[in-house]
Amino acid sequence: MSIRSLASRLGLSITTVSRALAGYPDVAAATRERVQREAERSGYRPNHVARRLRTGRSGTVGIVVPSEQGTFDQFFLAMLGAIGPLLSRAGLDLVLMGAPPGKAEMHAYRHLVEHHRVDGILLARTRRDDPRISYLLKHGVPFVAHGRSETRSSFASLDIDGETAFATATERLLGFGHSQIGLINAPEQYMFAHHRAIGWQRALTAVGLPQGPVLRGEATEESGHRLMSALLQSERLPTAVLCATDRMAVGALHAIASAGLRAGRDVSVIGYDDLPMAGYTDPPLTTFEQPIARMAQRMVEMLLALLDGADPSQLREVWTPRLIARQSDGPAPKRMRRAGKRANGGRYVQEARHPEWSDNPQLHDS
Amino acid sequence: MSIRSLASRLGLSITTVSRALAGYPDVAAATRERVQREAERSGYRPNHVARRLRTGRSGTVGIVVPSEQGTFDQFFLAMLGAIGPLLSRAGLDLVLMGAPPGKAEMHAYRHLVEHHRVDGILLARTRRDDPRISYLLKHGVPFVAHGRSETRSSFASLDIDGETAFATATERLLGFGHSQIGLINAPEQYMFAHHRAIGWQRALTAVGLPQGPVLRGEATEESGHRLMSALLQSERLPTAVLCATDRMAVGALHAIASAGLRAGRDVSVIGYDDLPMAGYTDPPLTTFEQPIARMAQRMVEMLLALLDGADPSQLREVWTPRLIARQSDGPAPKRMRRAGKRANGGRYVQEARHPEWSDNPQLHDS
DNA sequence: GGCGCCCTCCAAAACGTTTTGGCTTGCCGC
DNA sequence: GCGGCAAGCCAAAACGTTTTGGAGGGCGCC
Repeated sequence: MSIRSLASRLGLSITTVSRALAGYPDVAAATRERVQREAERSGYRPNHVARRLRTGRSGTVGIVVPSEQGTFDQFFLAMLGAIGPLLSRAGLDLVLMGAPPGKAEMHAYRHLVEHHRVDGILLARTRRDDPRISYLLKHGVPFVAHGRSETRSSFASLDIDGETAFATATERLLGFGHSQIGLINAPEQYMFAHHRAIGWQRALTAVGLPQGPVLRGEATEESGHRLMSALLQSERLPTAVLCATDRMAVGALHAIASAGLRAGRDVSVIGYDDLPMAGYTDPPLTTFEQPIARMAQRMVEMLLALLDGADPSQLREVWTPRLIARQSDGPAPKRMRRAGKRANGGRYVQEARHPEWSDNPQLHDS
Repeated sequence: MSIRSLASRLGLSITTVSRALAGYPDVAAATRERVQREAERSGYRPNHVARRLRTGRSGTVGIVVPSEQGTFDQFFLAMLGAIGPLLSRAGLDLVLMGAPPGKAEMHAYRHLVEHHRVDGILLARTRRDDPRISYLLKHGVPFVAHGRSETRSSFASLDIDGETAFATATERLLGFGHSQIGLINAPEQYMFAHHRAIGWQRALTAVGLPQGPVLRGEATEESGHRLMSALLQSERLPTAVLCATDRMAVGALHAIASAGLRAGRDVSVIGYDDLPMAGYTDPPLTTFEQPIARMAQRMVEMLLALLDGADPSQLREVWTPRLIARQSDGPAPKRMRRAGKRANGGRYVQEARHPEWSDNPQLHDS
């Protein structure tokens, strides 16, 4: 069912049919009616490929998902699930490429842009120094990033203020009387991990405390487990730990439990992402919301604006994070252990914040 | 950089350049060399859209992900993450559409095929009566399904034998001395849920036991939690429960814990999917492997074969499941059963099935 | 009655490929 | 010297659209 056969069936020219369908004003109302009815009746569907060739726009947006073998970034994929429907509602297709971070990744981006496969690109998991961003900027490809970067030039982006998030989380723990607050971070080349580390640090120095211990690893349960175990055996066992992601937090909770300690009481844990299962860990995880649907929505809007010629530098948003309090954090253990149990109702005296804890022998037997 | 400018730059015809690049034998080796070098040098990339228009093949495969708002099917998305790279390695693009199950979903499929957007389709989460499948069959679109269906005609599919899986799981629990084995199932319109239910039932009737209680709900943590809670309060509390998915199992474990019972001891739980976090629940979840990467690999291979003209009815595989034993299941609680432990070699006496257990005070204080 | 204008429609070009069906040229064999 | 053949190249058509630049006719106005 090409436009040609439709036209001949109607005894009209291709031009007229095309214009009738596209709603141009230079076709008589009666004719348009007739064309539309026949198109409907015969199930005519314009061939998108031909249309694209002619118009020069591919009608698709691309996204490259980092696929380290075996393990896939849940957050990333959830985002994808939200983006897909939004784009198709806007009449755009989403083409997906997978590539392990690194060389193949850049290759995927080049593929997408140099083969004219996409009109625009969505990009996530920004890094501090992000070659993908410089590449896209250089080639003038419209794109919107989830997360900021340290590139000089500006680009459309949507981010959640991870720095404030982890500053807030740290203050919350300080309010609970913790004074030794560790950080289990994802690789800090990632902007989100970097920001979260900064927030944590900022909140600590604001009250004159030194940094607690910080450990880094992949954002997986396994890694969270391993790092937390290490922490539990080290001399620097903190009473609270911030985990850069929920997956790491899940591993950490498990490590705490298998060390015979009670998460949320002996050791507080706060995560980030509010994965569906975060409400079902033991204890349920205090964490930060990821308003995936809302972010996807906004990113798509931004991209559409960009494709419409909007100025990228006007399209930069940083949203404020929202903490979801559950039971994996709470008052610092009274005298560091021993007395155990609850402290004085959530308020803690100054001394509680002093860092002699690292000399505390009781911490070693964990 | 079109083929035209490349040709004129070389002083050759478009035809020759095209054929040189495509490796046809009717172009002199020297010329081919020259063309390739110049193409390389000038960064020529054939325009995919034009190529597609001409060849009539879109070079992409489509997949429609069911996107119930807010919550996304992790398994589905993980699959996607695995499929993407494989396809691009084969030179195919993956276009993704999202649609809530139901009317919009069919619309998405029609969009994909009627706009000539895709050469083939991957389809997951098959249902017992699956309109998507009949539609694709009717239109002769090559596709491979993850999961079987109850359609008359046959199509390319890859499935894991969920029936055997849950039969195995049930036998395992019987071997542990359980005789009241419940099922928390996903909606049984889904083929996978249906199969699992059958397996469970089969194993029970094989030893002459009646069905335990079966509850149904969405495959989410919340739903698993709710159903398990209901079960715990009902008169038909079983000592073991099969959950159709890990997400449901996570919810169930949580419900058990908050009822003051110990999962794996008071109530055994077995899930399905081996989500990354399954090793980190409390207790770690006994479940069935989902060899996502291997399945994705095979499905892509099948699709490629199909696009090459293979006969769909030759492409049907059912793999055998593999159980991953952890600690969420174990011997039936002692006095729950009286005769306890293993019975007479897999056979159970009638009395063991009587529901006096519900009078057991230990169960009520939950 | 002629001019110009609007309304409706259309032929043809263009998008960038691939492929069909040649056309030269040179060489070999007789 | 000529027919035949292979090697190497190419012009043009085709894929299905959109868009440009009109064409034709009717009508109002002077």
